[in-house]
Amino acid sequence: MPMFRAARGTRDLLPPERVGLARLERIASDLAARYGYRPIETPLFEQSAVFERGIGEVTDVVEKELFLLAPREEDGERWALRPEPTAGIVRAYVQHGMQTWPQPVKVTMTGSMFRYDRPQAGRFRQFWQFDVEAIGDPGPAIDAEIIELAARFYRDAGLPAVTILLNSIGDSVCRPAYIEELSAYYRAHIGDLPPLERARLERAPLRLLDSKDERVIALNAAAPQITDRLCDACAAHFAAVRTHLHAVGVEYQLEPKLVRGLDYYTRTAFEVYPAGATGQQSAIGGGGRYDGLVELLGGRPTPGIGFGLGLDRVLLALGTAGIAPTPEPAPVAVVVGSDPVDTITRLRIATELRGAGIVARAELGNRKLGKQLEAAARDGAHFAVIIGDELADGHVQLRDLEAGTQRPVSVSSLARELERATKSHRHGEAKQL
RNA sequence: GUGGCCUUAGCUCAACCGGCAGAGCAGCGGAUUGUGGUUCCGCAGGUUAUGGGUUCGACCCCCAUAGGCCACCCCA
Repeated sequence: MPMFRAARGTRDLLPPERVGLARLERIASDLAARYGYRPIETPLFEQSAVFERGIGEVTDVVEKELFLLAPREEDGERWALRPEPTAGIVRAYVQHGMQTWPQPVKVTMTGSMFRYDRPQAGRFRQFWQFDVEAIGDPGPAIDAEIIELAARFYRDAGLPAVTILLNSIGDSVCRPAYIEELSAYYRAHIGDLPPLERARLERAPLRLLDSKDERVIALNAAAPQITDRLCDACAAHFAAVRTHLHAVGVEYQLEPKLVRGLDYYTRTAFEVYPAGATGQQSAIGGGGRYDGLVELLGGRPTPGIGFGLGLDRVLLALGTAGIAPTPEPAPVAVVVGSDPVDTITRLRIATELRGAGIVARAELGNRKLGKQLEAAARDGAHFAVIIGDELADGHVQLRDLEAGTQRPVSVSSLARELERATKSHRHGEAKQL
């Protein structure tokens, strides 16, 4: 057993996996830029009150999943690693007076989030999320734009089919009355509720809607639905979101039982699942409107909407869908030399090639030539530069590792020759496809 | 946080009823020292997750701990 190992719920992303994540990060940042979202970065941790106030004291995320940091001083501030990006970004919006910026403020952030759950496949204590937030626009067009952005991300990432679940969960005008009506409904059938669900009824009645208990599912068939109880303003907003979504060709599925785990959501709420499976820890994205959050964190009343997606889970979904990650670009040249000690020449030539923009990996060990070529071939290199006796009159061998042919090339023209060879090599590949 | 299943080499897995821990892959080296992915040979890699217990004897049975996984909870 190793003396140390990565902490529970965390893991090392080794090169193949990290490369996949980097690819998703690139897709995400390209996408966000095209929609006019600019990068922002908030600290990995905040005063825990930011999350407690923002996300809600009685949510699972705050109650049992907050990754708390022990204060060093007796009366020190209480900190927590961020479990989601929105609260921190809204805190920054308020702190820096972004309400004086042109509205809406559209920002994007990609990075690690932390939740102190019990780990499982696809559920980690540290995970990677891509997030966009548009603060200062009441919608509904921006709601549709963000959902369309979300849909496009999965397409760009190569995930063929995803299911977007959409709902409106009302606002402070209509939701309290709905919750009251829903609670009353459950109380009227309290005899049919298992003890666990009875306890939840008092604390988070909305949660009963997505219960997996069969008796509750049966009850839910006749339960009042939020979408039938929206106030006029919320109903009009919801209808308009859907009209806009239709206009930009985004397909979605209405899910009146969709409730989100964070208190700050209002009106538009949505979640994304890989085609087929829903439930468990398979959600690969989610978001919604949070019109009260800015005020809650000390700012002026300001509407906002955001979307976050789990890059880990997208990677996982790509894997289970059997979609191969794009291969790493092959190095075009590996410098090998028969002289076991002439690392100076190898380094010099490799440096020169890299300066010319060529991917060059130098063999700096003293393995014999055969081993070096073997390693280069296995590495997927297309060409090898062989340094040998010809160096005396300024030449090296340029070997095509796939064709198995080689010819002497002067060191001074090596970069040029390689560039030309690489180009024709790519043409050859294109023809093969 | 609750319940259950699992843990043997870097990876995937063997090892009869409790009786000497093995293979494939990956890694490294060699096959008469300037030419490669195949092939052949070899080397290295283990306190059987960790700590206790039972036993003449434990990879195997029992307990605890850690980690992983599944379900719940909940989300990304």
